[in-house]
Amino acid sequence: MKSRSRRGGGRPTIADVAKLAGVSAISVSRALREPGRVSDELRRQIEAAVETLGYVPDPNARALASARADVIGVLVPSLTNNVFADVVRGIYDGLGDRSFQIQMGNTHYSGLEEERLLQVFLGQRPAALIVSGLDQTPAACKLLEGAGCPVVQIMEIGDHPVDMMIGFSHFEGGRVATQHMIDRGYKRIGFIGARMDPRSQRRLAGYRAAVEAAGLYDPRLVNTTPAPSSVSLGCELLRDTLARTPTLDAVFCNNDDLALGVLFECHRAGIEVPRKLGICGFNDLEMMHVAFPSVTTIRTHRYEIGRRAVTMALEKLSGNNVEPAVLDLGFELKIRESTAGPR
Amino acid sequence: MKSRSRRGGGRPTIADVAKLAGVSAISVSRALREPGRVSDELRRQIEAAVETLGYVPDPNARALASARADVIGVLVPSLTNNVFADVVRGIYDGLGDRSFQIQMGNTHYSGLEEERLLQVFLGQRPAALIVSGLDQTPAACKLLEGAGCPVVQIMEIGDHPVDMMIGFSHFEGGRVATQHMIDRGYKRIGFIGARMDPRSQRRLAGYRAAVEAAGLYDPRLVNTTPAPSSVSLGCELLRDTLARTPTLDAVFCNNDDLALGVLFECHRAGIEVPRKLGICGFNDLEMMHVAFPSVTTIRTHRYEIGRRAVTMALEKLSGNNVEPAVLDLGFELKIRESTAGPR
DNA sequence: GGCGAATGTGGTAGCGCTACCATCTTGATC
DNA sequence: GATCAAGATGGTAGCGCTACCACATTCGCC
Repeated sequence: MKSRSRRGGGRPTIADVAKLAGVSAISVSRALREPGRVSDELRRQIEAAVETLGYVPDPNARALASARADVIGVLVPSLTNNVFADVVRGIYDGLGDRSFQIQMGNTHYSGLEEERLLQVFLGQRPAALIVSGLDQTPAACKLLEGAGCPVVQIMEIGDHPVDMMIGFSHFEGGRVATQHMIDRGYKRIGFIGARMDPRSQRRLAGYRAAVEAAGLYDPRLVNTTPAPSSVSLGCELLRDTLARTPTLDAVFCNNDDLALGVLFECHRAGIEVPRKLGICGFNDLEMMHVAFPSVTTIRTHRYEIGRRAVTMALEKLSGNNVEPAVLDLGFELKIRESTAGPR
Repeated sequence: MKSRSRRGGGRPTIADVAKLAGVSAISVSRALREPGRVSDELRRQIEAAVETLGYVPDPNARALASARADVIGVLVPSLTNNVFADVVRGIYDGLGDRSFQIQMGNTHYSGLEEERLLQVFLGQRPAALIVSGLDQTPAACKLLEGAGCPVVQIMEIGDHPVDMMIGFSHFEGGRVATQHMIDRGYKRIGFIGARMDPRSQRRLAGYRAAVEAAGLYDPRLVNTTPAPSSVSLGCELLRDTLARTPTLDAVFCNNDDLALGVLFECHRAGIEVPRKLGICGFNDLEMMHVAFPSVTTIRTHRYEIGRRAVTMALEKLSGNNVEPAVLDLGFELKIRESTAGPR
């Protein structure tokens, strides 16, 4: 009665299971982690003992002994954002019933905060890391490279993954959306953007490439703010842009929140959509196809990005090579009523 | 050179810090956890050693030795939901710079899944637990009562908290919203609801109490579905309800997603809001006040619920008694254009 | 039939940290 | 000046698990 459960609170340990099953502790450990490596009989005995005792392995002891925690660290720039909510949902679903824990960190779009969180996360020796974007600071890159675990950069694609990457081209998304409005005959196509994180910047670059190629570029039509995105901000940005350039006949909105705000503002101001003003959003939130009029937008595969980021990481973790290391999930232009064309 | 960092990967340990600072390991441990209990000089020496070595405590070893992990388990019924996204944001912010980890679990509105996750979470001996609602299964209640850590039930209030509670009355919210529409002169007020989890049920009960008291109750005006809520579902439910009861002159929507769908459907069908149809939502998502027309709704303090749930838990964790154990954060009726009254 | 490989199992020794108790100092109290 | 309390520090012994190596057994193969 000396050593028995003095501090641990009396939960059954692996030693209790081993004693009951009449085997050694290490065999119990193996039977639980790699069932294929013990004999069927041993496994059955151990499973029975686990059942009767209600044994639950202690993840902390496991992590300490194996120097590796069953934790997947996830770094997102925002928790407010609908976009990342979908990604996170995909991540949880991608786990299936694998017994990993998600450890989420919110970088608030700050490289320094990302570094800090990365350091905290690495302190736990995570099984894998999922980070957003590809604009990590040099210090963060070093940390990721030395992480000693699979790393997946999500939401974007580029040529130099730290390890693996899954996402799509924001530049192309911006370009395709803008080109669509050009094709529909809009001439004075504006850009409305909030937050202007690196991905927003690349969408803007895509917009600019398209309007410049068509000879329609006018810097006065670009209206951005570092403020976080919201529907009401969409209203404000439209009012502001129209005040400066009343000839505006279409807007490419950096995301669907802004597009919705623009739509509401048009209703309020009596601006006819799509005849007087074309609207195109980005992301394809669920509501865009039932809005009135329905809103053209770029559908991005956010859920799928999260889900597959996890499966890629787990695949690599189990020793298999993951090809390709950079996975482009693309996007779809969803053409709807809001860009039917000017009068 | 035998025992030194054989498995640990070469990270500095508390022993390395102790050696460098010329003190014992336990003093380092104390200096880090309870700085007030060591002398200033000792603390300075240790801090310097920590700095030079870049020492980061191993949370797993700490959890194992102390039988308590710096983890707060959070159980939410959905990750898709805007409502819980705000709560989660509040939870993260409530943490401030306290070094706790959030461990999130998604119950998918299932009591059984909640039990399972609770068991997994308790396996880590969390520092605190935050769970949604007050309709836990009896087994889940047992687990919570025996958790040996602070427990906060969020989103709702009731008379029998497991430990602590923070939220508001959904019944009252439903009643007040409905009463408002009655006061504005609407006579055929419908209820549209999706998912119909316990909180939705109580909002419905509040609706019913109000219309019954006014002698306006008609079961044909209540249209609910177990399907998950969405904007497009709001469109469908309105169409369906109008087909069944064309005299409908107002709807109380179970949440803002549905309300937005109803609004869009009205635009599409040419139904004048608020004259032909009054609309009231629930939650006050950001977009509701800029929608056209702006939508009356019940503002709920979701962010604040998350934030204060954490502070309550941490307060109790540090030994202080938390009064009151049941905290009603209330709600606000935000009166806007969509319920200005019938013609 | 002997050899190495493959397979299954167990013993030992920690992983890095903290609970617990012991010890030592200091200052206050009578 | 002896006694005690309070505060500061250290030593020891694990927390529950797994890495590593050792050992036993079986099997295939020339």
